Amino acid sequence: MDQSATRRVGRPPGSSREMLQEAAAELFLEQTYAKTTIDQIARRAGVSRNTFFNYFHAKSDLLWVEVDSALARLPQALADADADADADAQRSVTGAVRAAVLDMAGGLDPSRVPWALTQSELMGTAGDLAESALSRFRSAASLLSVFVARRTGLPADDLLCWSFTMAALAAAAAAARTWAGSGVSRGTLIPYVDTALSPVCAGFAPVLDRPPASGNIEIARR
Amino acid sequence: MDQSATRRVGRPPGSSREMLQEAAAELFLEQTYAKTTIDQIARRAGVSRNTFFNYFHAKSDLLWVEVDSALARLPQALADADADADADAQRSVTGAVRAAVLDMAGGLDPSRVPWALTQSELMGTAGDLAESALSRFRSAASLLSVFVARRTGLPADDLLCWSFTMAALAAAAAAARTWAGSGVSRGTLIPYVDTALSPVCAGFAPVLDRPPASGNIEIARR
DNA sequence: TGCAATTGTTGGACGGCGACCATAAATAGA
DNA sequence: TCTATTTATGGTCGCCGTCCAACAATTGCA
Repeated sequence: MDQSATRRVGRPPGSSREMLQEAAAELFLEQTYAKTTIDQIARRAGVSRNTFFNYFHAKSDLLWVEVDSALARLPQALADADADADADAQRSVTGAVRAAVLDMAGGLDPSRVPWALTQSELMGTAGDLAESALSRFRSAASLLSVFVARRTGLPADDLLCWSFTMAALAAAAAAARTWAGSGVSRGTLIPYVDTALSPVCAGFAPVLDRPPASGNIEIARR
Repeated sequence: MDQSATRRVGRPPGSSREMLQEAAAELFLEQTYAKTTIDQIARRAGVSRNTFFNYFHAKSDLLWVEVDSALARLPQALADADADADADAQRSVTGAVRAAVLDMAGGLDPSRVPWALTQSELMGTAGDLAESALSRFRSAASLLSVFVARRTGLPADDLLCWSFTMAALAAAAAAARTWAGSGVSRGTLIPYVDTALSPVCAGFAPVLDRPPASGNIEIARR
């Protein structure tokens, strides 16, 4: 698991990853994302086209570097929510999800807005942009839904679990969209996500949260 | 506007569209969607590859024919909701959206489940499948959001409008997913969408619906 | 009957993405 | 020095979606 210091065998990697990101950022500004080819990015970064695929699975990954690092916090945020729940048993499921998503939102730097959000506004549907977006949405949704299912005791494929997690993430995505569109005066993402997500949690709380003061562990099968 | 009977100039089209749909359906069953090429579909339908693009903009359009016809009902459903609202002034915005989305759900035949829903379950991320899915989501969301904005008086790009519409559609999508996965015993989509959508509407009702019994038309700017 | 206009169909070619494979370079340890 | 391991590179492949220049079929008009 520990592969931080020791792991110096084989050819050392070049400084390619950052070079590729910088080159891509320049090209996305000069021309748009759609009319930027992988060849151009790799050539400007001084590496081969195939080397690009050693660092990014697809061209669209370059749009989501900030989002991916924020999404990486989700498992830990959920684990923290679990720990808090152990100490504070009456914490609700919807509240835990809300806290985790807000924690995720805190991982986005207001000065480093992901390319995915700016470029999607600029040009309607950039093809693989949509695909990559839904890919992130899916992974986050599957993580959240298993958390919700375990907390509520509902089966993993229950309709309420899925509708809640997808609605919550969709609201968060809408918040991120308007946040990215709010010029330079935008602050943190957190208040945006908060106002978008709170109604969703409030709506699902009556049907998902177990009665707080009751020791009855029975789960209401819909 | 009336182009039903008269309009026979030029070479008449072949029976290609249905042939292409049938050929695609066969091939999607034999092999999956991902490993079916446009060449195969066109060849089995007896037409050329380019003819395929005369009837469908992309290969993924074949997955959404049923969904597209259901989505086509959305503008009319929203207009009906407006008409109902004129007669029944205290009808809420969230209620109108709920009615429109349920009307849309009624347009899906339980015996003709869209390929998009079955194939997406089968294989994780089929690439352009995700793209096409988000495309549908976007068009529906933009329609719904302008409706919500007009009804509430909020600006068109207001965060609450967008978060509500996206959350509602995400819940509906989750419902369609589990509906498609519920074997042959599934009935109509409507109850699925109802249980998934109701909490979302309930959560946003306090912040979107104008106070019913009050003559005060002022809109609360967030 | 012949001629244009319109519309559908076809072939060919192109650029681009992403996957694959074999091979060369660079480094650590034996 | 040799070997194992990891990164970098070149080349090829199938496919998608776009474009263009023809060709075919039908209608309307002269």
